[in-house]
Amino acid sequence: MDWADELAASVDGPQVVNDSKTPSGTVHVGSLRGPVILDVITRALRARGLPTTLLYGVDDLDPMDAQALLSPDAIEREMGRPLAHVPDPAGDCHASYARHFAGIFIDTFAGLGIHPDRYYWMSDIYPTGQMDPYIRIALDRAEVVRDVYRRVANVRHPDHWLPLGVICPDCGKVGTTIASDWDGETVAVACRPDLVTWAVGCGWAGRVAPFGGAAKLPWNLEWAAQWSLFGVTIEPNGKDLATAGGSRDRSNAISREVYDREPPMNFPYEFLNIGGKKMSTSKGRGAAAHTITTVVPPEQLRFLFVRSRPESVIEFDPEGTDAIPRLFDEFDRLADATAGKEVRGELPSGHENIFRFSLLDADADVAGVADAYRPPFAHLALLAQVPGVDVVARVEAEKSAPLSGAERAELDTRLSSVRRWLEAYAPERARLEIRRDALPAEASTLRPEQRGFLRALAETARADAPASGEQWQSAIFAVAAEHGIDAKAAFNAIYLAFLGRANGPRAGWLLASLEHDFAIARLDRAGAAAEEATA
RNA sequence: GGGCCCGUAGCUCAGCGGUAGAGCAGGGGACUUUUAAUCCCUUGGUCCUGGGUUCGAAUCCCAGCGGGCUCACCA
Repeated sequence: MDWADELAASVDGPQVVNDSKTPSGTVHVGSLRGPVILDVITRALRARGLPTTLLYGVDDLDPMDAQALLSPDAIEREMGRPLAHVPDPAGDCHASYARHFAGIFIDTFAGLGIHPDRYYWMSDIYPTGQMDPYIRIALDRAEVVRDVYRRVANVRHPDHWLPLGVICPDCGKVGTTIASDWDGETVAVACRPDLVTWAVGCGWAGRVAPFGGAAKLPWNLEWAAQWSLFGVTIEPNGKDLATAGGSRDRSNAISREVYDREPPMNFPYEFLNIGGKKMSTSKGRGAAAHTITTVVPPEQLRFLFVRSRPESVIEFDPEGTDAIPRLFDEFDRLADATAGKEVRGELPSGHENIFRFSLLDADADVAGVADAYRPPFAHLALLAQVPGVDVVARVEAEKSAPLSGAERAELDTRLSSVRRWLEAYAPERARLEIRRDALPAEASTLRPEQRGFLRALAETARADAPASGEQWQSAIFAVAAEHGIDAKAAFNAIYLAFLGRANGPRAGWLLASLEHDFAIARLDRAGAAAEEATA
């Protein structure tokens, strides 16, 4: 993990890091990779002592082109209008469709320790007139723009075509208008029913002065204009934009040839795939960004993105796998290594950086944070499934010391992750189920001495009912010793009798969580001879 | 059709010119109270294929093959 420092080392002077997003709908987890990379780059630049500004923009004047979240009657009316002018489909707290979806996405940033110095909304920027000079230049140099499209992207626009998206004064759509005949103050506009397939224009025609928010630049020009307006020096982007003749190429050329400015340093990054496929919230593959944070806490989510090289696809498949527990385990391993503890196995290069950049607080005392006690995820997943267990007490016993405030908070975070994981993602083998209805078929594999042990344990418990997990646990060890079978076989017998599996959570607490009569009856039943038990 | 990325152990990946690595999974063992914990040991690779450069290639170059994303409409 040296990419951020290498990037930081390759530049000098003040830096402006920028990214922007079109809020056309629910944003999935993969889209958080960009903001995390942006933040890590910013931290690396600042660590080098370079004054750095982090900007994050919302391109909310872009036309609405996704109808999935609109009601049928809204489709005809809203498709093609600027996202900032489309009503919030949830009809709740936000001023617009764009504010709703961008808001949900952006709200996750702070929770991830990402704190842009400034958020900007293009629907706010245009009305101020700040974009007007760039609109004017684009119109004056329309010939150059058309040439760039032709040369770089092999897109041939008609000679009268102007790089401008006027918001129709009549129907308010921006995706359906075509502008021509720039006279230095106004353009001729036609709102066409058939300009694009996904939206229908109203047919209005007339002249418009395209300033102060009456019009927007097409995306490739808007991007280049943002670079000039904000003085952007570094702008990473997803690899979808990085293709030859794609958005970045066009905007780079426009920046140079139309706005006379060298474009910012590029830094393409790959996506996050689910099961070898691109995430797609519309296809039900992959979780929405704001949902995944309920099961993968912020530090682990940052870790997921930070530990991989940006140019590598990340394969992440949390459904029915132990991908999430492993993510925690690896995080904990790097934490231990950073704290100077012995860890097993090799460490990835730059592992201290990986850990540091995974932390929410850029100025955290890294060594101190790393040293905290972190209960293993899989272990918590067991504890959480046994009723009546005092998880905090168990974890403190394992740490052999009381938890600090931060450790206690971390435990709570992990417990809530664990519960969400068990609900929504965990594989069957991670779930415990007490076989209440009948003796599990697997219990037929019990050996005679194990059956004897179970009967004896039932007898002991009947005579003197264990009142706690502790007492059950003692009874198990004591009876096992009397019977001359080792602890492993004893536990194995209990797990088979109650869970139908060879292992499980601490058996004493498991038994203590059950009704006393049921526990004893089951012990007797499982302890009965094989032929009886299967009868 | 064009572009980019990736193909290394069952899975996820590191290594990116000098004797093939890690985690997890699998196998074996230790453990009278953390029993899916912890500790020890261990199986497992034509490093996608074929050429080339080199004293030496998983690593660099070329060509294939496979996978993914993307552009050629808009953003």
